[in-house]
Amino acid sequence: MDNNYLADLLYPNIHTLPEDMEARYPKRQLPEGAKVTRFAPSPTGFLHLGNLYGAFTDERLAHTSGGVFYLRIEDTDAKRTVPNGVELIIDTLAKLGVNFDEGAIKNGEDKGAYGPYRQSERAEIYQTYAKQLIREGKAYPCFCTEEEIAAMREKQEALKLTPGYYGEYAVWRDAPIEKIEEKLNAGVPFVLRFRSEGSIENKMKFNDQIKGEINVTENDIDHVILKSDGIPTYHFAHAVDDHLMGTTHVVRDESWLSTLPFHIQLFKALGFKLPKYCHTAQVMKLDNGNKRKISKRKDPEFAATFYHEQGYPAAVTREYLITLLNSNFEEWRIANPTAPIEDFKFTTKKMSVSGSLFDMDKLNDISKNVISRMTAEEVYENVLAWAKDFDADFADKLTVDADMAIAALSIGRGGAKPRKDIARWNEVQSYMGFLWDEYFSIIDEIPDKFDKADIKAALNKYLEIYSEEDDQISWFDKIKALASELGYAPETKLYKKNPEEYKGHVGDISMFLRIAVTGKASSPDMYEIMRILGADRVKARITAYAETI
RNA sequence: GGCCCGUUGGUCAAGCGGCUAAGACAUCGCCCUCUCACGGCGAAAACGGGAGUUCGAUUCUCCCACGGGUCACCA
Repeated sequence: MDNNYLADLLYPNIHTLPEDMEARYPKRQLPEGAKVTRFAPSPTGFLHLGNLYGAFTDERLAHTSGGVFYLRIEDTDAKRTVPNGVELIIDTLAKLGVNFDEGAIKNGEDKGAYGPYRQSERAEIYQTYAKQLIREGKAYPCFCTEEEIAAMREKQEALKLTPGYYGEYAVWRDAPIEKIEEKLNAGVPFVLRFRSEGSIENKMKFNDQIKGEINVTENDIDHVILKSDGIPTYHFAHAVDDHLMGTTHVVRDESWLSTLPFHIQLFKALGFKLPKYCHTAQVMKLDNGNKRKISKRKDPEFAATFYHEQGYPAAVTREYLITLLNSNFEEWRIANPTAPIEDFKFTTKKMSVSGSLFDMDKLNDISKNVISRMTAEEVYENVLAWAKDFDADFADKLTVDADMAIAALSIGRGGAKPRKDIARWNEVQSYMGFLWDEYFSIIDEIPDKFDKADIKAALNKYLEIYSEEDDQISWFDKIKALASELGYAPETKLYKKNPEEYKGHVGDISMFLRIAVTGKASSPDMYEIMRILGADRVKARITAYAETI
């Protein structure tokens, strides 16, 4: 068969040659060791933790080596593409502190010399290489319908054979040109298949940057490389794009391991140099006691936007994912609590080979630490920004009473042992909502073991002795005196030594006041809170509460 | 089912032929303490199983079990 004739027959509108493409996309001039990586998602309108895991790896690999990190949009499947998918990807990553050097940007535009960066706009490029493969006898058209393929598959499964388009099942592999022309003239759509010369008898070793040495078997299936609409499948686009765009390191999750042999084959057939591969472990979730790869459909809590909605600071998601990514990050972070994350020496050598379960406790811990290092003003700005999107009423209150909010957020902040109350911005309202009369309510109750008369007496006497002028020491001395007067130990230690001598201790008296003033049995420093609330509101709350006893 | 990958405490994990098998989170106890949070001290908690190689295996090899992934004109 005349392959040149067939090539022109199939793709008559393609007049470019691989050489033209090579000239259009010259090799990148980068320093020795510089890595070129890409984040290549489908614009499905959803980014999950697994995507971020890969994106962070890509970003660190490129930027710690003086390389390039770019965004390529894999929108070859029109069915899965959503209108603002690209914008969502860019915005989400930008919020998390991940920025691209080149690639797709908003409004359908590109930045960089290796575009277009949307695969849907690269049809001519793919077809140029595909046409060359046809000329070389390495690809051929297949006119099977979906039904025929499905029937073939069923038959193979019934015979317990490996399903797929190969061997005797590759019915169009050696079809005569007349038959092809006949279908073509009848307007029957076709896909272009790669002519595999591989055999499953051939095993080989492959070195993955993360997994190390792995065993692979040659591919013997004639996979589709161009779909009937002339748009490539992932595999073909991967080979062509990563070659032309100069990708040195392909980071993707380990589910791609199974198609790696096919990719190796494609690169070879196209005469491309194989990039390094980094197959990452997957982030898992526990589902009914079983580990499972997280899924975009079933697990909304793994949407990248979920953490934003919950009010986790952007840096936290990144920090957490890097603890999963590089096992020595945590120790580095303990040694360098305030260093920018960029200073950490990221390496694929330290990447985990097995999938890890997402741990919300750990995320919360990291978040508390990150937030505890912020100034009150920073916390305020963050909470306000979050509330504007998710709690408008709280945002209004924060805006009106900014000074009060910042003062409250300052309690126990700074210094070597800062408070760590807040893990997410959506907790702040309940943490300090009592500052506003509209949010204030009595939530906790005083245990029944305390005598009602004592409680009432304590509250009323406190009203008499409370003075805004007191410093913290004299303020507390007054409470101690009050405790003694009512038969409560003025020191906790005294009570512990001889509990039978007292009705309770100064801590209990404080609790009465705390519940009256904040509505809760636990709160940050009471002295500070009373000062922030002001004498009038403190007294009003105590008076009101005393009446309910 | 075929093929591929994985398996150290509840979770994340160090380890890379000889260790009382790190550390972090979570849990529990004690201390500090007006509550809480912080902090300090401590406890409990692990090499999936079986062969082999070796003077010696968590570490190397094989088998098994279990877990995961993948078998599309989806990526």
